[in-house]
Order: sequence, then C-alpha cells, then structure tokens
Amino acid sequence: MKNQGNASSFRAHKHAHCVTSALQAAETLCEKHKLRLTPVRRRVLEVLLEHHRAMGAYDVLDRLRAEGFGSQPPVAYRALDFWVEAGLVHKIQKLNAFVACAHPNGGHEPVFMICRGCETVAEGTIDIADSAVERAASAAGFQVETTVREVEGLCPKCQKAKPQ
Amino acid sequence: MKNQGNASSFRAHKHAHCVTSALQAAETLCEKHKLRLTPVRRRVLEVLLEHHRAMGAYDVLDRLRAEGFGSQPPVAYRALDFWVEAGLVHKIQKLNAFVACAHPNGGHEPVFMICRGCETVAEGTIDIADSAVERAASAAGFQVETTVREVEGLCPKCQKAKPQ
DNA sequence: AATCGATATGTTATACTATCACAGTTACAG
DNA sequence: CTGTAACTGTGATAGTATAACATATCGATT
Repeated sequence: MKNQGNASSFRAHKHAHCVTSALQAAETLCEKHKLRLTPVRRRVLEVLLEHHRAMGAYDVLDRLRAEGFGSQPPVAYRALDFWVEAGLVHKIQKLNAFVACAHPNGGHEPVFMICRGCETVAEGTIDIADSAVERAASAAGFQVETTVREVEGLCPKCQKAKPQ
Repeated sequence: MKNQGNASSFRAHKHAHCVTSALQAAETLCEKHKLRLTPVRRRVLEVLLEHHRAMGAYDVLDRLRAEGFGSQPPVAYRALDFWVEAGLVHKIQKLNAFVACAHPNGGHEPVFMICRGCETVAEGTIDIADSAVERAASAAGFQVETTVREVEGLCPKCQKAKPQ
C-alpha cells in the first residue's frame, strides 16, 4: 500500500457512498465473524456515519435516548466499543470522541487529521513500512500493539476561510 | 536529526541524571522566557521526574495535597498545563496522563512508547522530514499544528517476562 | 416446543478527568 | 510604596467512563 492522503472527507464527495459502503462492510464483517448486528449497534454506526466528524459518547447517547433506546452511558459505550473492536469505528484520543471508519475494507494504518476549524475528521492511511514511528519503536526493541496517529490543524477549506 | 529510538527509559540508566538535567533545563527555560518557577510548579515537575511513567492529574494532586499545597484539581492542572506549554511535560492522550519530557533540550518530534506491562513511558524522537504522517497530511493539503504519536505494546524487558 | 447457556440490553450508582468562577495572595515594574 | 498582573486556593460543576446487577433475547440442543 502506498502513502495516500486520500482524505476525501475534506473534499466534496458522494457521502451516501460512504454510508452504504460502511454499512455493507459492517454486515459482511458481522456475518463472517458471527457477530450480532443488533438495532442499537446498527443505529450507532449509522449515526456516526452521518458526518465526517467525531462524536462524544454522550452525543451518541442523546440520539439513542431520543429514539427509544436505553438512556444510560453503558448503552452507548458498549456499542461504540463493539465497533472499535471490530475496526469500523475509531476513537480519537485527542477529542475523547469516536468517528466511523472511512476505509472499512482492508487492513490500514490510519492517521487522523482533525480540523480545528470545521471539526471534520479525515482518515488518511500510511504505509507502515515507511513509518518513522515504527522505526523508532523497533530501534528501541519495543513491540507495538496499537498505534495512535493524530494531527490537528486546518483542512484546505478552513485555511482559505481563516488565513491568519 | 536522525531517527533514533533512544528510549533509554526502558534501559538501566543513571536516573538522577534525567532529573538534574530536566530541572536544569527548566530553570534555564524559565529564566530565558521570564516564567515563574514557583514551588508548586517545581514540585510537580519533580514528582513527574521520579519515574518514567505517566501520572494522572489526580495522582499528582494527591502528592501536592500531602505536602501542604492546595488540594483542589485546578492546582494540579494549572501546574501541569504550565509545563506542557513550556514543553517540559507531555500529555499522553491514550492514558489521560502526564509524563516529564525525556529530551528537555532542543526541538524534537516525540513518539511515546507505552509499555502495558510495566507502564513505563519512553520517549523516542523521529525525523519529521521522514514521517509518513506528515506526508499523508501534506498530500491532503492539511496544515498540521500539533501531532500525537503514541504506541502501546511491550517494552524489551516485559517481552521476555511475559512472552505470551 | 421447551430448556439452557451465552450474549446483549437496560438501569442505578459511582469513579475518573477536567474546567469555571471567584477570593485572596504574591511578585515586581513604575 | 503602590498598582497591576500573575499565581494560588477553594467550592462548585461539567464531561468522560466503568462497575455491578437484573432482565431480556438469541440460538443451539434436547
């Protein structure tokens, strides 16, 4: 896999495609691993897929509550954790918030670009073999299990909007 | 600057040197930028320097309280924020915790290696020009302001201790 | 169809992380 | 010495996350 910004979340795009593609991936993955795609879980994924933006667990919970699902934090956290484990939702550590995976197919090493202007979160992918982070870790003899790569700044659109 | 694991926190080392070197850097920096190195601030840095481990703000606060400083959260958070701004303490997003800077001299792009065995946090540095993260961002036209690079896994010692 | 174990949902309660607002204090430039 | 800005301390509260337990549902096996 080559380096690719591929951060289409910042550009105009057929968003409906993101949604159907992710839901399709979810169904396939659940079938394959015999995971249960329950109403709460499906709804949580759909809600996250509405925008390329990270949502706090309590924002997700508000939506669930309004739609007649359970109204206490574990309801949201359990569904979110389910998808995070499955790899279809990522947690943005910098924001304590969650975002639907933009590349639901295939293994990928994500890097999240968080725009402080419009709050869009775009997911780029990188070539792990090409990663200075991995090299630093292996030079130290450190065995990597999980990686957090997040950058915050301004997306192309917001750079123009507020050029200061 | 070349890539370097340089994660001496994982190896036996003269820890007293880390401490004096960091405190020295703190004094120099405060003098240079006319920042006030107050008792609370100094103590917070010293406490963080005791181990190569991330401490939660409330753990730091417990120490302050026990030593007669203020006992409410803002006391700890303000001192921690002061050092984070100064660049001598880093926040580990994955842990919601803080660690003293291990390379207090000179600009550096840190990558944090968090051992889930012994909870040591080592700070490696990377060459930014060599970073796939930066390339992915610039390919997307994204203007980076801050970067989070953290990996979790097992340090060399803990790999041997629990090889499973 | 009835049963049983595993999984999922819902709730209450609570722990952990972080900030606001305001009062009192200290440092230091003029 | 005085005035202002910066720092410390406090109480209150906001935001994030999990523990513990009861109930309900799924689905495999009788």
